[in-house]
Amino acid sequence: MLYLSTSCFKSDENMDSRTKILNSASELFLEGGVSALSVRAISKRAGLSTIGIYSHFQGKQGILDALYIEGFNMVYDAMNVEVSDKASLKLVLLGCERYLSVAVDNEAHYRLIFGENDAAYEPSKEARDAADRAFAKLVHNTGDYLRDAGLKTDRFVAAMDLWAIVHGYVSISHHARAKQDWDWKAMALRAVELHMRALD
Amino acid sequence: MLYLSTSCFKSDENMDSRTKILNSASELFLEGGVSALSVRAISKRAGLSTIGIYSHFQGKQGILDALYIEGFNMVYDAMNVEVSDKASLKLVLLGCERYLSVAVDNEAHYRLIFGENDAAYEPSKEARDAADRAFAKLVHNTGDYLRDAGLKTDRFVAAMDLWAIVHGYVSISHHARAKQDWDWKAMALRAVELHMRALD
DNA sequence: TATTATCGTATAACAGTGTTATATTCCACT
DNA sequence: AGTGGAATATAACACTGTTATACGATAATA
Repeated sequence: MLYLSTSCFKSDENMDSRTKILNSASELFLEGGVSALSVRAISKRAGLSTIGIYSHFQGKQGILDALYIEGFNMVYDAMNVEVSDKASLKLVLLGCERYLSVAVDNEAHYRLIFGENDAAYEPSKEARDAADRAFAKLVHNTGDYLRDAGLKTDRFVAAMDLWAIVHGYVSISHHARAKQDWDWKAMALRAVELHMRALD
Repeated sequence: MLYLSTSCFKSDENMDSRTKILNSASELFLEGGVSALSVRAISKRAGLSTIGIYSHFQGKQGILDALYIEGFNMVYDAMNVEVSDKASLKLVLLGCERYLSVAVDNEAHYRLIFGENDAAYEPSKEARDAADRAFAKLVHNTGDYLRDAGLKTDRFVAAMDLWAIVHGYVSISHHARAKQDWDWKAMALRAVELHMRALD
């Protein structure tokens, strides 16, 4: 512990610039989406030189990776709910509702993790792992429901249906032609429940 | 007719450069998606100067607009099917199947029209109209089915469910983490049929 | 303690992007 | 033939991501 503390402190000193950069990136990202994320803008707001983004991260790829992971972790956390009730449909629906909240409240993150970004960006292994973790969580939740309800539909298939509906609604609501005054969350949740009850 | 022919010919002469640009843009777009679409690359392939893209189109925005409209027109055409059979579910399913084919065969167009592109692009009024036309077609088809089946679900709601499922599957299949060897079309069609039959 | 090495940082540059101001060519019409 | 106007080319501007070089401070070593 104490042996490591020195090197930890050294890491923390470096972290200072690291977190400064990451915070600046997050702010710009939330303000103006991925198009507002330029290396110079990030470094300017962080009060550092552009080179810091290449020493602390792997350039812009590293910044996008960090935000990508953050986004998928939010999706994971949204679905990582425990319900005392034994009826697992509630678990699934609550997970979807929280998923939808994340997508609405963090539109920039959501757009980033679902490919609506700079075409040059390719998620790293760590980022892909975060994505897989989130999907595995959804499959797990769905599997619980199917088992409790005594349904024989494959849980991967059911989970894909679920994700397609929820993500489909989110993606359409993000589209330029989407009516802004619709209650997309309610629409999506109704569709999910209808679909879940139709499984056999 | 003949009166217009002269101006038409003049238009055609202009069209030469216009179509040359558009063809070059389409080629590059199909080859490498939106990231391969640079003003200089387009003009180079067209054998013209960059300025032509600003005189014939409104810069890159105009190029993207043309491809956006092309994309939504393909979606519209996909759903614009006539079925002799009175059972309109076939109409809906066939429309979805053709929609899915368009999305699979023209991934670049599909990504463009659904926001997975350069964040700077904002579709023009003409482009937005093309999008609205496609959605209206889907609502129309869905409405036919609901009427024939004697269902009282709102046709906008049903159409949104339909679109969310189909687009959701397409979007997920385009995602970096999507398994490449899955039959996404079959998955989506099964989900659509299941969902349609669950409506009341 | 003095020196060396290393790491983080800044400056400046390179190659690319969309866009546009200026200049030039070319063609149609009077 | 000459003039007007449209299409084009050249070059530049402001921006992007990235990197080579140089500088400085801090840590480890002789």
